[in-house]
Amino acid sequence: MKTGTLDIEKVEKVAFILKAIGNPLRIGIIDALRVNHELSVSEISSQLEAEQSLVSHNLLNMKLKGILESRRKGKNIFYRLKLMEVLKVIECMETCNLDDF
Amino acid sequence: MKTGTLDIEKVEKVAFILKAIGNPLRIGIIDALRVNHELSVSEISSQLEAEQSLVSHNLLNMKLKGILESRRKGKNIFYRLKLMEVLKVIECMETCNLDDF
DNA sequence: CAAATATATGAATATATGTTCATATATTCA
DNA sequence: TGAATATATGAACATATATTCATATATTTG
Repeated sequence: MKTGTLDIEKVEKVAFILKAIGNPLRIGIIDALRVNHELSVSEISSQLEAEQSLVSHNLLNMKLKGILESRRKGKNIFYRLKLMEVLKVIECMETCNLDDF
Repeated sequence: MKTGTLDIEKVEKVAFILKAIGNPLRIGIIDALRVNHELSVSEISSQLEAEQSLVSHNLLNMKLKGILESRRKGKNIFYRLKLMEVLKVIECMETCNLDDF
């Protein structure tokens, strides 16, 4: 596959990232981490009103893909953004008017 | 599900859009349409070196989702961007340095 | 050490997605 | 009208994804 301005590698990376975050729960997680910088799994679970296990799966998924990182602090594991570029995407979308979409 | 700054509806929309474009071929298509404004199916097929049918499926897919629109001109059908917001995302990602990702 | 708490793990499953192929449809033009 | 060209369609299939559930692991604290 060829492209317009972006080289293949970049297209692949961009697609990989957008696909990785293109899910309501994961957008919600990123949005939460955008505001709070660092949150534990249970904090995210309760904030987003989502199952612990589901949140954990998604956090690990994004960590595996290099989008998040984590550290343990006692019984908790705190996650935070690693790939700050996703912030730009979220903020970019946040400013969009998607009312008639 | 609750969120940080974004309301649920917006989170859903953003996720929907990112998921809809989060694919190498589709990013390639959008990138091509970003540069060329309007392209026929066969032009896209040859530019991206992808199967006609595959391209068609993806174009219709994005059209169905409100991201692209099309018009017929003779034997050709020309597609162009409809949801300009996706441009922002692509351009945003384009400026990112993803070398060490 | 045992109980409590927080998180991870993995199986199971339903559903979605990407892709190919063969074929249908629409349009032009000789 | 019939051949050529452009695009759409739909079946079939493999693979990926989202979600739930039960359970394992790690850590703290009594």
